[in-house]
Amino acid sequence: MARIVDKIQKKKDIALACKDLILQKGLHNLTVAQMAKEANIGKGTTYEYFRSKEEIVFELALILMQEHRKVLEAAITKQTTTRQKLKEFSSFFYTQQHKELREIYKQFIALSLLHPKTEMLEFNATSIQGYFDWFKEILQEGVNNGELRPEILQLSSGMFALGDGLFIQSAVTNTLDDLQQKTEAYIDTLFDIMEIAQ
Amino acid sequence: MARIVDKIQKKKDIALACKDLILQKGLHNLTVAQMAKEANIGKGTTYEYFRSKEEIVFELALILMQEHRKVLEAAITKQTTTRQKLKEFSSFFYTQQHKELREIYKQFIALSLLHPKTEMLEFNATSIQGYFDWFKEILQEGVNNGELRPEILQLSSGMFALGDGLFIQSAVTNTLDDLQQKTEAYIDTLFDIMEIAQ
Amino acid sequence: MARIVDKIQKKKDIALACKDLILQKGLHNLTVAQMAKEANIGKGTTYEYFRSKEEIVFELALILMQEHRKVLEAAITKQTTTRQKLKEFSSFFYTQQHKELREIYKQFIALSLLHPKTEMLEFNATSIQGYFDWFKEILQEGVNNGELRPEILQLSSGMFALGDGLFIQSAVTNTLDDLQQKTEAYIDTLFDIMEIAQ
Amino acid sequence: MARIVDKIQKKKDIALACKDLILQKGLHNLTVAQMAKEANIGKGTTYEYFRSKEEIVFELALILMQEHRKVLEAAITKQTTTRQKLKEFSSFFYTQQHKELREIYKQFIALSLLHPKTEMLEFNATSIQGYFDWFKEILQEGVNNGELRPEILQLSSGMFALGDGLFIQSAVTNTLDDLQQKTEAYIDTLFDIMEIAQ
DNA sequence: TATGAATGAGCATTCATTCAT
DNA sequence: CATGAATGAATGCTCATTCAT
Repeated sequence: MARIVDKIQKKKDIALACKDLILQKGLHNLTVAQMAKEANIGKGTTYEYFRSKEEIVFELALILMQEHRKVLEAAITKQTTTRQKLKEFSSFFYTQQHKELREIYKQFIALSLLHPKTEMLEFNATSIQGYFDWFKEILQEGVNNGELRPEILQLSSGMFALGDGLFIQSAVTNTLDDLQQKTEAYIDTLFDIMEIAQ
Repeated sequence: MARIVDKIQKKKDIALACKDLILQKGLHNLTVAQMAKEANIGKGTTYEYFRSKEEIVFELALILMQEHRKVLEAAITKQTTTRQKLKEFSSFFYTQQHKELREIYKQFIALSLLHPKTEMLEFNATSIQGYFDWFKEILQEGVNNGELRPEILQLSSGMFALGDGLFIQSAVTNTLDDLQQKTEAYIDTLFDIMEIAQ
Repeated sequence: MARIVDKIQKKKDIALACKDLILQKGLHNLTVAQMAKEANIGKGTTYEYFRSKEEIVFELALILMQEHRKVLEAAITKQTTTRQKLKEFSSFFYTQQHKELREIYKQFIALSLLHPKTEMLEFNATSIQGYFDWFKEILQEGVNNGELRPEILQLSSGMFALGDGLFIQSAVTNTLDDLQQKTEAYIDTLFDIMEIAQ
Repeated sequence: MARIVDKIQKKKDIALACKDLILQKGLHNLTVAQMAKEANIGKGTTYEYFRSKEEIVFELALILMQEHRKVLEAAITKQTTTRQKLKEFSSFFYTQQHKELREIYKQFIALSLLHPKTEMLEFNATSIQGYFDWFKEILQEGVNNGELRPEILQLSSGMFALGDGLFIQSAVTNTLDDLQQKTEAYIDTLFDIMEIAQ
């Protein structure tokens, strides 16, 4: 048992050791040799823990997502209105705090579009679904509270996708400037319409 | 004197000749040799018309976009309501008809995320901006007509991004099924709210 | 006849038009396209006048050598002592004035060592022999004058080669500094010994 | 643990394995693939031991120079007079025995003239300086012995360069025939003059 | 005579992965 | 468990030369 735990832990350690490198240079600009060196292990050892170079990013993404989830949960709990909760939720796409995970996310999207392998697509599907379920929960709560008109639930897919859309558009055009402004303006406008006067 | 060649036309011809290959295998899985062969020209000739391998896809994208634009313009003109116009506009993301351009678009996004080169980012920015301006025009008309509440203009960025967002999400999770349904549902819901009763 | 003369002249013109380009970048860093452009002719036209890219340098070398010969002859004639004449002769290897021809010479040596083609080797042999004959003549005169001990004639090959030797050594080690000083010191020392007191 | 390999020795082995190929065809006519095959290693392995294709020739030159140095030292020691020592020294330029190193030397000169890269120029400078220091030592000894007039030291640069000069001249004109005769005649003539009667 | 469109051989280097130790 | 030596597939681009016009 101990050995297995060790192995799991070491896998995490290796992925985490490569974090900065991956974030800075991007997986495709990295060699296994560099990553192994960064993690203070031999090149061959990498393959004792990961089946491929890409799997290291998977592991790292998993770790960062778990972290992000915790942080996000705490932050959202603190918010009282649904409007604020959604803004907090969307902050993933622009705050400095989530820059790292965002960078990984970009790499995931790119790799998934370029080499659509089942493994990765499933990973994405699960991750996105997880976030989406959460997103819907927040909206549902808002409706249940009497805070929002129920029609908003029909917009949930769209609202959820919007973050990705703005994010990708800004990434592929190198104009990340007003992402926050745009996102929040959208939420505000929509909520101004959809909120039920109390 | 030397042979006279319509360089501009030949450039198009070459790009078009490579279309199927690019759509099937993706630029990054293609060699210049393969493309040259497909276009029945020598490898070196490629570089008489394109400065780099990537430029071939640029040309192709340009051609397909111009085509798409024409088709879309015609289709949109036929629609009488803004709601229908926007649905037509969004059809890019799911109809069989635009599959080819969509495939190119995916490749552009992936490459831009992976190797953000100025050249490509600028190309993206111009293309996206062009479509966005058009999108806003349609909305503006709807407002001018007295068809829509003016607040909808504040949602334009978000609405425009939404298509991309849903598209990317479905692409990276391999679930393109209900893209049309989701998109149209969103538009319908929003318009039900934003339309001014006549 | 006129046509032939024209052709000869145009050949010279082309070579001369490429002079600066060849001297600056070296033949191997130049494309035929660049040279043709520089000479304001079509790429194909180059091959109406020269059988190969390398032949352009031949032509240029020939022109510059003829020029150099004239200049050198005039300069040597002005000198009264053999010692001074030889110094003048050697000046080819270091004065600013002959830099251009020297640059060509270097390229000739390199190409000859790398691709020893009969054509080029013969060209070299003729050129070098021409200069050597002249060199010996100068020495012979000095002996005939009673200025020098006749044994010096036995050193002629060596003395003549010395210039090349120092030149090459400095070129391949990037230390051209004291070439003049070294060369003149050698001549002075030797002449101090070999001159007959008058 | 991984295989243990004497990297230094293997580097030598690879360079030596390529010796004949390099001497026959010249570095610039060789592909890395050919050399790797000749050395019975994979193409990639080459780059485990050498940073570039050129570095292989550097290594080879170093090995041959060390060998040459030993042989030359032994041969020179056997000679009693400075005249004989210098003839032995000069034998590099014409004896069959040193043909291989001479071939490498030619390639070095050509490449240095054509693509003067710091790395190579420095290598040349060090090598040539090493031989020149040795050359001067021999002359100095001759002077110290009372064998030679001290003025000869002032001719050292020139005498040393002369070998190169004759060598290059013969190489670029394809007339290596009387190199030995010319060189020895020069030495004899000069020594007849510069030797102090005992 | 003049042109320039067309050509395709040629090549160093990188790097993920394997496997002998 | 750990290693790192060995591997070889994979590829965009240049450019001298030809030849149809």
